[in-house]
Amino acid sequence: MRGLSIRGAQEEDPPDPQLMRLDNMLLAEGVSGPEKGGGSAAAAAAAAASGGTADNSIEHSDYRAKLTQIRQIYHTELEKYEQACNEFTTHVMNLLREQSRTRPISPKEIERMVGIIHRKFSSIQMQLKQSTCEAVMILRSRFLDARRKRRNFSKQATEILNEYFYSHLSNPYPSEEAKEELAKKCSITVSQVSNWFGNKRIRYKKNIGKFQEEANLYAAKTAVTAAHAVAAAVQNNQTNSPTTPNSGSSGSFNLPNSGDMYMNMQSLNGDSYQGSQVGANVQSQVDTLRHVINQTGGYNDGLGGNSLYSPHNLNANGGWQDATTPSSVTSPTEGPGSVHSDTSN
DNA sequence: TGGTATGATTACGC
DNA sequence: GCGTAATCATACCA
Repeated sequence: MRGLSIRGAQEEDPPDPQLMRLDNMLLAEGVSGPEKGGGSAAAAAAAAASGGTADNSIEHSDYRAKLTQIRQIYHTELEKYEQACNEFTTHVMNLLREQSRTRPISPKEIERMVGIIHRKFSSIQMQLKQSTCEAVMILRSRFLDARRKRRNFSKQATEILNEYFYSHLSNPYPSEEAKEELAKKCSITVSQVSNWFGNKRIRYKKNIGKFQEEANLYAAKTAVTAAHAVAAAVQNNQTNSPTTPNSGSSGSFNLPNSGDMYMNMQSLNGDSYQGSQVGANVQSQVDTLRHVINQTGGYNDGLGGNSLYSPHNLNANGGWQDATTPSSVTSPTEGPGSVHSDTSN
């Protein structure tokens, strides 16, 4: 019996801070307390810490499964200990009862014995809690370590990001709202969107030639949808109104599939960026592209030689902002060095 | 299996 | 806090 005396045996009735810590952690991790999807909150937290995404659902489920396992083991062990504690207590009580035939045993003595037994078992319980916490920590660290185990984004996500990038090549700095929107669309996190744009800008700048084809491809894509929109708009104009609302600099530049191919520009860029400049910018691109499309009926020739998207927006330093600020294009955000001030807080 | 692509991290500047 | 640049680590592909 004395061998069982481990640390924790010194604990008295007042709640032991260490035990409280363990309890809190187990509760927070969803190991103890009411079952709530096997600690999905903890999984989410870990996922957030790892920049996790919906793509991480595999890891999530893996994490959850392991956590559930831990939880189950913890509860069965806990139950076992409680049962053993009760059994042992009754066993000791029986012994004492038997002994009471031969010698007088005071209730105080019985109480003391029960107290000792309970303390022993609670120290064992504490050990159980401790090792459970350790298991959770290990699981968690393993889960977090896996953050470098990257997974490529889905094709669709990459497409969405590329489309945004190339259609905003003059200023590929999505605002916070745009990032959020893109993140939602791509089922990734905002920080992943930021990472993606960071990587993309750098890699594009470093090797524009390599990306030319890709740029053209997306430009052509834009053009196709834009052309459709233009055609629709033209048709609309012919049937509806003799005026030309889209020719000027009005904010109602009606190219829903070009300027805001993926989402509404207003919702993306917040406020100031949907007006004439975007319209003009997109319009010029559309004109070029329409020409190319007319020429080829496809994209082949027109794309190779003709740079639909030339690196003209990059300045000598490789920055984007100089190319955009002077006249034709003002940015939704401001470009490197001064980010997101338009959507500022 | 080696080269390339790509997402994430880090260091640094503003 | 965001951006760039360099780098790491892994996925992907011929």
